[in-house]
Amino acid sequence: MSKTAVSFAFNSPERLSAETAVRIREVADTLGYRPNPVARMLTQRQTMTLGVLTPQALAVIFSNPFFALFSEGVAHAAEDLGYELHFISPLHGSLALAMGRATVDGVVAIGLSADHPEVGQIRGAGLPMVLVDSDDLPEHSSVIVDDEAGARAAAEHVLGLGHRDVLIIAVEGPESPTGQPQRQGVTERRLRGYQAALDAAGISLRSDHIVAGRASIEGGASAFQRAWAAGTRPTAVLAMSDAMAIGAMRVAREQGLRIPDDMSVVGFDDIDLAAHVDPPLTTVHQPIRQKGADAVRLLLAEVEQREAYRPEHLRLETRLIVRGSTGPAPRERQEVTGAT
Amino acid sequence: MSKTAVSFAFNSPERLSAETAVRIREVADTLGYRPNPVARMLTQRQTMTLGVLTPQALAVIFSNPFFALFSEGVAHAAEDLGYELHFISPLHGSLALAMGRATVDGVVAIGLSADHPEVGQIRGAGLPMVLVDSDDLPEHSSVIVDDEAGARAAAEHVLGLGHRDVLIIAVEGPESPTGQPQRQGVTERRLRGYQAALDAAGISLRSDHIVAGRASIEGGASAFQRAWAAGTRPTAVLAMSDAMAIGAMRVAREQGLRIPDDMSVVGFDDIDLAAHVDPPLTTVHQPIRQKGADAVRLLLAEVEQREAYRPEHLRLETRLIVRGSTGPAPRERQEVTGAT
DNA sequence: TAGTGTCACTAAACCGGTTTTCTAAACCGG
DNA sequence: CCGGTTTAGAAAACCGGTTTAGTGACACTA
Repeated sequence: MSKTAVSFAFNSPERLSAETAVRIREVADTLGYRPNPVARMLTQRQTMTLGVLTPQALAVIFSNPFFALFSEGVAHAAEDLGYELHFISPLHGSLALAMGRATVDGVVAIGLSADHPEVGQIRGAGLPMVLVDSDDLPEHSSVIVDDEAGARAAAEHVLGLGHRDVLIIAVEGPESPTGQPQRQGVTERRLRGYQAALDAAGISLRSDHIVAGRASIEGGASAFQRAWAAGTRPTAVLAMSDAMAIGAMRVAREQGLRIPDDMSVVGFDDIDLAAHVDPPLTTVHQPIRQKGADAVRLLLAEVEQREAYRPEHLRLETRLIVRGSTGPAPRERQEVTGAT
Repeated sequence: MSKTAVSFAFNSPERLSAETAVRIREVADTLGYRPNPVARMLTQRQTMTLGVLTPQALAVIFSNPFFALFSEGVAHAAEDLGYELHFISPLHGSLALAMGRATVDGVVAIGLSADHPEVGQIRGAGLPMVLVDSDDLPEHSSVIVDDEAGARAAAEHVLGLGHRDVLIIAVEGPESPTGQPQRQGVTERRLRGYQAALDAAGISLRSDHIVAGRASIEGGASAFQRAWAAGTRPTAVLAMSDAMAIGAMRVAREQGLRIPDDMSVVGFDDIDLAAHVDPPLTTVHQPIRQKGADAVRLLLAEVEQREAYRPEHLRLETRLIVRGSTGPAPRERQEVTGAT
């Protein structure tokens, strides 16, 4: 048998007599022969796999429940469309290197900002790419949520409850090469939202009332711990992720604080867990799964059209979900703060 | 320039005069040329990527915090060793199909049991593979934990606290094709452990005191809900995953139960979250991250040696961590149960 | 009985690299 | 100034498939 015949048997059996096709497949089975997927990719010039690109190491990414939810959305859409999933994260410290090795038809990049040191090389690969949580690169499609409005709503909520002394727990930028705290992308937008509400209420935010850490329970715990150790005694905490909010609540409880009586806490994301902690977390909801699914949808539109593709920019809504972790500011603190 | 020279410039610059090598790379840069990774894979006959195979859909897998932790371990090890990560889950319902498409050097299969309908085809691919949470296939390396001992310790703990009426919340088998509840692998082993302790205490377990659901918070919630609706009123719950235990606690609280006063709950896994819920969850610790890392280590040993590789079977320890979700059986119930 | 289609399959080119083998020029000692 | 070694780069084979363009056998038509 010629290899042509074998190829036909697998891909277009109608071009062979039914009998031969069956026979070839039988022989293939007994020989344990499988067409080499790499060779197939090479000739077809498509891999049927999608990449998920993350500037941070996968190990840190996976410790963030937000990412699990996002991946759920991506995975669901990809599976539906018959695509495999490949995770791309820095290899030996270089995202571009990992990108160069990755055999994918397109990439969903999460949190990749325009000022990432390797963004040029990454784009140089010439792969279709859609940005999530960033819309810095207008020539690429993007999916973001209205972080600023969400953050503003969160801040207005606690302000409305009488809080005047607010601690913000930010997500630290993806590995700051200079050691400088980076305030870009999501972090920057949310900070703007908080700030806007504070400004409108005539409250100034001291710079030591912003701390940052990793977007995980541990990260939130240690960030709050740090602020506490430095003597910060806020009546309300605005955290940029639910995981961090939960970590902060834990530490607060260890310090003897009751939530929400002694201190209010607001998260961001509305991960599944948020409703199940005690007290249930007041937070800003964002449609995380949908972000993943939409990103895949946009990406595939580009992959399939290629030429003549016009980038699309989606902005999804956020909304405040009030649960049990926020309450009126404590009386005495309210007065004390008012007097200062 | 011949393509040979280009290839040398990228892979073995020492075979070219320094000057030419630099010049080629410069030209490549300005032209935006990148070596096609698929073609490279084809000739080198290795992909530098590892597969993570899951019998369930990725979307359900990612909703299980256990998996995030496991992936963390896998990702960490893979990144260290310079491998990319590719997730393999059923495509159009077929794992074998997805496996056939996947371009990987080896596979970490999580929860793949010998009786999976496609296990033959999966193994037929002839890829190095290590099994996690299953040691059914002796010719493949495996990493498991001592589920039975862990489960037994959990059961003995609540028994020692005087509980006599125990509800078990099991993880349902990976999509039972027949509709039958499958009790295999992890579920089976843990069940054996619970049973052994119960037997030793002379307590018989009614079959309606075992319910099953997905290994997620929601899965645990609905499983407990179902049991509760059926009139089951246990004084202790043994859940096969922390996520399920947390879900059950939520529902129990909604029913007005105080934990641990009215009912004790024990989980399994010891995910990060377990220590942070209220009350902190008593659970069986297993080294999840390490399972992932060990699996990768074993897999790479096989990938690199190929011939002359002898499968290795690791069994890691579990241990009971007593926290706040378990306490003495309620007095009256103890008596009532004793009288029945 | 030659001409024309159709059918079932094969030969050869190609995908985009790597690697082995080869060649031509530069170098070198005697 | 000549034969032998290096050296720099090129030619060609190969990886394992897909795809296009044949080819030979057979049946059908005129």
